[in-house]
Amino acid sequence: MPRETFFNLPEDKRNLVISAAMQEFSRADFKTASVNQICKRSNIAKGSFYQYFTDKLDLYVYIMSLAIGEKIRFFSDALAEFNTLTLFEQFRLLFTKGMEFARMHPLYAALGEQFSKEHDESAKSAVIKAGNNQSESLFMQMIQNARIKGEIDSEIDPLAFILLLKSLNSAVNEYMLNNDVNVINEHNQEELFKIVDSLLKIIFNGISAK
Amino acid sequence: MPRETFFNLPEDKRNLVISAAMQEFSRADFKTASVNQICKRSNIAKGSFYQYFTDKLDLYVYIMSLAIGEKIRFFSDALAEFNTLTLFEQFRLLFTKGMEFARMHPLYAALGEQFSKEHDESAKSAVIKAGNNQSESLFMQMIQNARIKGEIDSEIDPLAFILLLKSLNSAVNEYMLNNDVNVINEHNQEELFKIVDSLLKIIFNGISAK
DNA sequence: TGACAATGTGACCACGTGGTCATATAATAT
DNA sequence: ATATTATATGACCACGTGGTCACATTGTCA
Repeated sequence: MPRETFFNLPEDKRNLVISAAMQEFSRADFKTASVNQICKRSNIAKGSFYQYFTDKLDLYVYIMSLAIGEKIRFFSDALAEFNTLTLFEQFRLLFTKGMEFARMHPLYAALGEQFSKEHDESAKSAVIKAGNNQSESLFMQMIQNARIKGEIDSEIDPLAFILLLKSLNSAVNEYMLNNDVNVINEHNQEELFKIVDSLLKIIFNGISAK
Repeated sequence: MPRETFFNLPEDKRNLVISAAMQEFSRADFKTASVNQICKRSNIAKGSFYQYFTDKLDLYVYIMSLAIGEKIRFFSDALAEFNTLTLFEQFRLLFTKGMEFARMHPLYAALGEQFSKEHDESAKSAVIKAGNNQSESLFMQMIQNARIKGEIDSEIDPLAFILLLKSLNSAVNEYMLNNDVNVINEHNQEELFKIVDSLLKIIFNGISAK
């Protein structure tokens, strides 16, 4: 965690540092990301940086925990009405919410995508320890519930299903990031929703001719 | 392409350089990968390296094209008998062949996985220009054929389907790399085949209760 | 005002990087 | 044996890195 000095900073300055760090960590992986660049971009001296944070990892974990928190807050509304929805609707909501999140917070989404590719094991485990892994358990819970309600075939391997969902989630994320999400328009949006529906249709009904 | 000097090298030495480069490029992305390390590991001087290759990118593209070539050669047998198989069997063969490839050539598989995460645009486009993109077009062809044969629902969006297959392929790859493929045993193998079958079953029949 | 603590600063360090080049060695041809 | 060409070498360069530290500046009490 950042030192007290950092939290004593005027809000503007603190946010500037956070924003610069997010830009940097969404641009490059942990090793490549540059403390010097973060300092330059937020107009603080190198020495100040190391007064706020013990080291680069300290900042990295902090930034990631901020992003995770934001995402959880963003999804919590959707999760509230989950009980009233079918599994199909639940996943549809989850995907569309995910797309909305990526559109509204492209920086956070880029951070997540960057993290999923992170090589540095110490950085990875430090972030995970700081609180993650909730998406997998959420998926698992959804599947269990749907099973009880008799919505899905009992022969489906839940692990395979989760593997499929996770890889899809990452693919959609990447797609959103590569096709500049900021210039998204109604036409793009329509198209994206169509793809999501197509995907979900495949997942629920399969591709076999009836 | 490497200079003539490189191809004049005795085979042992040349292979040592190639092997060292593959190790390095499978370990780290283009920017992080170290020419110094490659030199050390293959017992050649820095100066020699730059007599063999114009720069790091030159070596990178060469190594990747070797890996791509190896993979194509490996798959060509499977592709030959494609006409006699159903789409399900085709994909099953493709996945199992992919797993076999990753098991037999973990270094090549790691290179591919590393490349799929590559950030450096110049490195990426240089490799692609050197001949890639065949997997996507292969998938597309398979789907078209199956459509004609009436094996898949005509309402399936081929693009969504390909997105799904590509993300799955990458997920399986990653899974194989993380769970040390070298110590694979019959038990693991059995389990992997089961997961692949589960995945394909979902894709073909969907998860909905019948 | 003076004393003391908190915070800001950037020159500096050791290190690793990709790439260069003058020089040494080996191989070949005359 | 001599001249010429191909190859091997590692010290060296400029640069960017994460991190340190002696010192300057500011804020806060008495």
